[in-house]
Amino acid sequence: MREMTVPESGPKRKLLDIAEQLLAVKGFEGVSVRDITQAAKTNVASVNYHFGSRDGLLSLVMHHHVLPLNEERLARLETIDRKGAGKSAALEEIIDAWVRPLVNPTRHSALSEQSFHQLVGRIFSMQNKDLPAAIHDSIQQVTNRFIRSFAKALPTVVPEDLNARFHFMTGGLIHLLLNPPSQQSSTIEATLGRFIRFAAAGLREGTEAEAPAKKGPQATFDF
Amino acid sequence: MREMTVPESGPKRKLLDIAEQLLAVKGFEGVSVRDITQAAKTNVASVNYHFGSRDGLLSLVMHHHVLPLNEERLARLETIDRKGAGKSAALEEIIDAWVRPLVNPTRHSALSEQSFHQLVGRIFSMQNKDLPAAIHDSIQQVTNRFIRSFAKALPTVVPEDLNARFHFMTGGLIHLLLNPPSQQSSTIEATLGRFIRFAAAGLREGTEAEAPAKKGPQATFDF
DNA sequence: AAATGATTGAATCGTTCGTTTGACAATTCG
DNA sequence: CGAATTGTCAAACGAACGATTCAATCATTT
Repeated sequence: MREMTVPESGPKRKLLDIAEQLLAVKGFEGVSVRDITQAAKTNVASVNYHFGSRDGLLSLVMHHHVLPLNEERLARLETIDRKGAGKSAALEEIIDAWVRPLVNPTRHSALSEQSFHQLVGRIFSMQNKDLPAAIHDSIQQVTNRFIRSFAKALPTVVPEDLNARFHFMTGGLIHLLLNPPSQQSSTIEATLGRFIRFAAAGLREGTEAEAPAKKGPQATFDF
Repeated sequence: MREMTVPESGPKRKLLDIAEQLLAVKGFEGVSVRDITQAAKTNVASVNYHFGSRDGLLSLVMHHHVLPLNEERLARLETIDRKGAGKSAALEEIIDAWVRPLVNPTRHSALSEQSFHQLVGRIFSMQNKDLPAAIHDSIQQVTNRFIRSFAKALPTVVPEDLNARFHFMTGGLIHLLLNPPSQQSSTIEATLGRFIRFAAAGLREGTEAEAPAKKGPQATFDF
């Protein structure tokens, strides 16, 4: 039967890797079929031959990143939920599950860390209308799942506030991915910790003394 | 002496207004000279005749927005500083001065509120290399001025933390401008208030009685 | 060796892009 | 008035784009 997977090597794989790299550097509208085929040292027709069209190739690249990222996000969230079964999860842990998969490169790409951040930032900053419907739906589903968890961890924050704060946080994350701090100024991990603390404080705003003292032991997190 | 200003009416003014509108809707790379001239009911050559080039026109549009916005930001900041002379300004007031000029449309454009937000969001989300140097420098200058004020208002936050938090906040602002909440769900003013409270809590993190020293999962290398 | 299917290389199509040109009208000014 | 400047317009330029075609080539299987 027809095999939709991509071989470990060969021209098809090369086109995907090159397209991935160029998409990260030049953006969706900035990369042309000729850019890709020249860098891959193939002919212009190869993209249309292997992927049907330019959009087919670029969509495939985005799928290859977004779907694993969404799975990773959900997996981490479920781990947290399972661990603190019944109890609502610690806010910082939920934020970590939301952010870290986009910051720690997956094994699904051969990109440098910086290019990975750029690519992921570009994808998640796209307006919904510019994203393939399947990708958009996948993201939306994971987003809703996380909002539910945040609501559980922040029961005193009304939905309207929570939704707004969640989007503020996500905007900060995207901006962080697209404008990485100079590497010599800070390690990624330190920046990630700063972001989580920033977002947690923002999400918690107004809930009691803003100190997590009320919810029992809470002895879990270090940044 | 020669006057570089643009007349109140006439084809030059019309091209600027149309370009402004299209730039907001379609983005820098999405708007063509033919789009502009067709909408303005002139001929293709008029852009190059009046503005030298496409970039000349679009840069002028950006200048016309960014410079007044920067002035407004600084003016509000100085007002705050003067009012609480000696005392460090209230954090929420500094954030307000940073955010509100980008949310409340200036008199310098005839754009709808939504288009104004899109345009400003697009400009301020541009990478430095894509912005005209003059605009970039102007923004950088104002940014540094604000960071100094934030540092004064948050003396216990070390510069590295403060800088990171400032960029998280700004990322949230840009994301807010580019992805406006549906109008029926919330008024602009309510969203602005939510943002300011969110950002203030994030910027303040750790400066109050709360001292969340915690240890955590830290599952860094799972692949 | 012959057959088969995958892949290439080269040429070309139709479009769109920013910019340029040169003819023409309108306005300004000596 | 007439010459000079200023503005407008249709037309065209050269380049780049995504896509398509088709014979030639390569690798693998029969």
